[in-house]
Amino acid sequence: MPPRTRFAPSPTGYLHIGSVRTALYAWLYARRHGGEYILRIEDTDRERSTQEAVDAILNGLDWLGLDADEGPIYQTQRFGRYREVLDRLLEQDKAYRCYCTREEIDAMRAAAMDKGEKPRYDGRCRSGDRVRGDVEPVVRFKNPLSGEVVLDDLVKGRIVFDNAELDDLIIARSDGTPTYNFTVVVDDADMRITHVIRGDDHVNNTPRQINMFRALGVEPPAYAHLPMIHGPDGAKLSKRHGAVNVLEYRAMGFLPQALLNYLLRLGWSHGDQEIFTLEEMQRLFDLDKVSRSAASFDPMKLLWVNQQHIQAAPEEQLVGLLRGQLEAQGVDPASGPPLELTVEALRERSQTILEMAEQAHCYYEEYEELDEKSAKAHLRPVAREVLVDLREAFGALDDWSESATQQVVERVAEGRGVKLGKVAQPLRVALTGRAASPGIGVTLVLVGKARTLERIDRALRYVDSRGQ
RNA sequence: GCUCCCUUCGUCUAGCGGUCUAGGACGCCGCCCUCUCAAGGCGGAAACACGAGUUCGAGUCUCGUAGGGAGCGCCA
Repeated sequence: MPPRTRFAPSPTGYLHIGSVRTALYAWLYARRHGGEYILRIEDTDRERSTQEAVDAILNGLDWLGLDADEGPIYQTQRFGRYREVLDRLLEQDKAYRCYCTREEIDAMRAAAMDKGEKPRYDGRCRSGDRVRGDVEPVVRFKNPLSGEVVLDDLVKGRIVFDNAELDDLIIARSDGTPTYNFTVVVDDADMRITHVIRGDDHVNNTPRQINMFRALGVEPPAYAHLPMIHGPDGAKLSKRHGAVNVLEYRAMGFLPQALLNYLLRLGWSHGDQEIFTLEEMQRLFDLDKVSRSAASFDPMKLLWVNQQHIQAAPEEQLVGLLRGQLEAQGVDPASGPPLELTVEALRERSQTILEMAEQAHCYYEEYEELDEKSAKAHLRPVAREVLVDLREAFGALDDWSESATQQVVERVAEGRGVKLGKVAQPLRVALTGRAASPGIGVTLVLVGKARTLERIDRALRYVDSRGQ
């Protein structure tokens, strides 16, 4: 039977980087085994769920290419169904109304803590004889009082829970709306989910959910609980550690396949392989290689993975991304060399598309000012005659190709009896405003003849002004 | 406090009783290449949390200790 997995975020904020890994694993597992992956929006908390959050989640998943076979399914659309199941449970005496007030519950918890026990509901309404009219009751699930629940987790192995440790959890609020632990069971059952892949902050909920499946007469799915992702300092991953919102990674110029690759490797391995194509991820992923311990998010390695993918990405993808990034920065991509050229020149020296765009600026518009350190080091009075030679030779050059321009630079160096670096570096600073760029021939092509001449003049003015 | 989980270089990890003087990757350091920056190549420093036990033999199995994490909501 092909597996059916699901990703079930609650729309109370942006799409978190940790959630994305969960989604990725669920998606990959379905793809790997020829199954289906379903997206379900868990919006039963109407106080906190927002449309903006739903959009952010949808946009994020769309950007990453984690396409769902079914959904998005909204839980708020299924209230009728939950009501139906709830009534059935009530009729079958597998759930009951609880008339305890919040004050009573609080006192109960405090007392349990005092006795050194786990704070839990003591089941005082379980027998159904505390009915009263002045309190809108909640509905609680009748958890078995004894015995144990065995969870054979696909990543953590066997975990045994004692039913005596579990209390009767609320499955419907006093306003009648269902709660998470109930809707998740009804949905996973109705949607015939075979593998629940989720964060391991849910392990402690699992035994109660399994009990509910049994109460419903449905075989529980298999579970795979993924360890958490921590920040570089080992603490819970938060904004302090950089972006946790996936959409920010798009803005920062990360490739979706790179982010996926990094997240995939954070907690899963395939021998020594670090870089995976989308195709390889789908072919190679499986739950048995998922690590059991929490991992720390390392932004430096993400950068490296992104760079690897930039080097491997199809040119069209990079051109599209660079165009978008330049436009976002107010630079007109049409006012310089073809983007293909720029991409090929910069892809090996860019860790992000944002970085690539910053390096590309000077090929599309005048650079603001010379980098001070670079100018001081290379635009010295001794460079003057070299720049003059270059100005003259370039002015007479018609074949503005990489090889032809490169030859001009070499000839000037020979003519003056200096090393290539003594010519290329001042020229590079003149052309780009800084001391680092692609090879000098490529840089000349990117800048173009007209701008080259202008910028050499500009550099000469700088040298002169400096000499005084 | 109670329940559950986790523990190999700083970080991600390989390791599924002998092949481990513990391998790879990021980062770091050095060298090479070189017109700069990258990329690439070569080399280096860097780890089995601790203690018992099982076994001829333990990073690998068991138990304890320590440390870390999660959960204990009319949140999901």
